[in-house]
Amino acid sequence: MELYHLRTFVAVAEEKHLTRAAERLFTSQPAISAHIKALEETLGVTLFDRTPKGMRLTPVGEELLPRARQALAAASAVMQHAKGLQDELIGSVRIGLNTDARFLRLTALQAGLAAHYPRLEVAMLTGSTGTNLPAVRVGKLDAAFVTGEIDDPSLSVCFLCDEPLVIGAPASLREQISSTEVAELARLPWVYTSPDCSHFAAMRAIFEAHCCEPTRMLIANQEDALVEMIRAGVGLGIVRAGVFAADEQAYELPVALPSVPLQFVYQRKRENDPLIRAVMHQLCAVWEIAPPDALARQAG
Amino acid sequence: MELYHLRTFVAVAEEKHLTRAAERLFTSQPAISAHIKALEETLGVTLFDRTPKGMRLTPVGEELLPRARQALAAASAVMQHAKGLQDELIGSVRIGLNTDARFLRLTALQAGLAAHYPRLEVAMLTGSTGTNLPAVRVGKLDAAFVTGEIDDPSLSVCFLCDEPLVIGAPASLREQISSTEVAELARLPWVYTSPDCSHFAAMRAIFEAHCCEPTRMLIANQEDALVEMIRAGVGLGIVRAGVFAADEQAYELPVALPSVPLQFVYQRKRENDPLIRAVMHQLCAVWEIAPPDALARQAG
DNA sequence: TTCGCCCGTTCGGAAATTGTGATGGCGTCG
DNA sequence: CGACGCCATCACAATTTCCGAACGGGCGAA
Repeated sequence: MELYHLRTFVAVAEEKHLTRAAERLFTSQPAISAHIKALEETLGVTLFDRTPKGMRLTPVGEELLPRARQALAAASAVMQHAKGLQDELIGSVRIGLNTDARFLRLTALQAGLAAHYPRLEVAMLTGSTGTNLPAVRVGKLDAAFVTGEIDDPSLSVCFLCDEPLVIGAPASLREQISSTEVAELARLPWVYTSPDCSHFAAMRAIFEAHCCEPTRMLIANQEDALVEMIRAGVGLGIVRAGVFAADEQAYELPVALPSVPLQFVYQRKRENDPLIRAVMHQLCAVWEIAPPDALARQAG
Repeated sequence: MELYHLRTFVAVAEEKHLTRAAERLFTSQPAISAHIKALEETLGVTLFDRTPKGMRLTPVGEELLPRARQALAAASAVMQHAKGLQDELIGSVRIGLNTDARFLRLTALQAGLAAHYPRLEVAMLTGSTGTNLPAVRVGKLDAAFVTGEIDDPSLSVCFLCDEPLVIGAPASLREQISSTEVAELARLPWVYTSPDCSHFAAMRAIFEAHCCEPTRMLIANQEDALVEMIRAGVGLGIVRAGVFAADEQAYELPVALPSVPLQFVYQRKRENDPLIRAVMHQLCAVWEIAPPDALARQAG
């Protein structure tokens, strides 16, 4: 028994004529006849009395009709519910963070996602560039903010902005910093970041260029920890420009550092995943950038 | 969308493997794959995530699964309900009566039908042989009791018993009845039956044999009316033997009359109608006769 | 009564759908 | 790094479904 048997059953019961039911169902009358016959055989009952004027439901057919309608309605409910769901994202998305919420404009992103996809659970999970990248690769995260150049063909990368870096110094060390020569700065205590942080690469770049090695004091791979260490006077460190804008405990040294790009990454193979597309769409709106080709292709 | 799509959907969701679902459904894995693909296309949603380990429901699939189960259950309910109905008679049967209930053994018939077909509504409708026959022919009655020989090829006839007929006379006329000569009796007042009654034929037969015509006093085509008229002294009449067995107001004359057969008729073309078969089955049990060939063929 | 009409059934052949087995890509596990 | 398991795809075969035509029965009009 298939749904078309039931559809035909109901149509014939309502039209009371095979011919009219066939017209309603856009098929031929013998086809309808066969449907009814097959249904009657599988059910083992007689659904209609054949009269010269048409088809009349038997008492058994009368009793079965509402159930058939119910089955059709249930099937229709599946379709209808699917239609309602087909452009709606449900489930959850996990986004890895690598720095503070304001800089990443998280509230705007969250607002955009919540407005367009009210049933989507958004998880924004603290982390760092170094922890985010493998998490995205293995699927623990759907997407993540990272800094620095990414050279992984399995990942799609969306450039958001350049982060100018500066050397931050605690106010307590101001007197010991007589010049901004790298070689001299290297002799002071430094708060390191872990090697998987893009700031680490920037740091290495400048010191290697001057053939010197800074004094390691501490490693912090969480940005606010790094900032707090510097403000506490533990040592110098590389931070995003503006972090110490109106800070009394730390200040920025006027040393030219290369900037690193803030980027958003996700698995390239999920380029067309509606979830990724939706997140990217909102992200691009928040950052006022054009969506990548892969996104623009289909989405409005 | 058809039911097999939903069946496959549920099977795959439960087995989490196309291959295993294919085994469960006794088909091949590509077929299952095609079902899911087609269903996803018609619904416009992705139901499963394809992983190297198998199929995992997406949140959308998770949400649709219970509805699909519900639709399958509804379809299954149609089948199950039909199975329950397939040997059960529902609706109503209309049986025409032509004489009193006790003689027709109606209570036993009703009891048998009610016991075997509790949902069958039985209507036993008063009438006479003359009114019952055309009613059966045009379908106003499903079957009827009649008396007398029936010669209609469109009707099936089942013989039940012979009704011995007698001439009933009111006690008040006893003194005027000096002999049982037909010629003499004909001069007395008679309560006639209408021409469509088998008693009428019996009456005509005896008077024609003696070349005389009875005196008509009244016509009654309902048997109890006839009986009451005789008892009230209106005249003589032909009744079933035994009607006046212990009656003080009427008695039976010792005149030899031919007996007429009590029969049960229904449309021949409905010989295999389950309703007719059921009624005949019960009827034959009540009357302790062998069912006709057409009945014995299939029914137990 | 007979003719014409309407309706459902049946039949053979055509068309569409569905199913099958083999193949390939992809990822994982030993 | 090779073997295995899983799903997607393809060409082709089997089945089902569908269609047009012819048939038979019942009804109503002439």
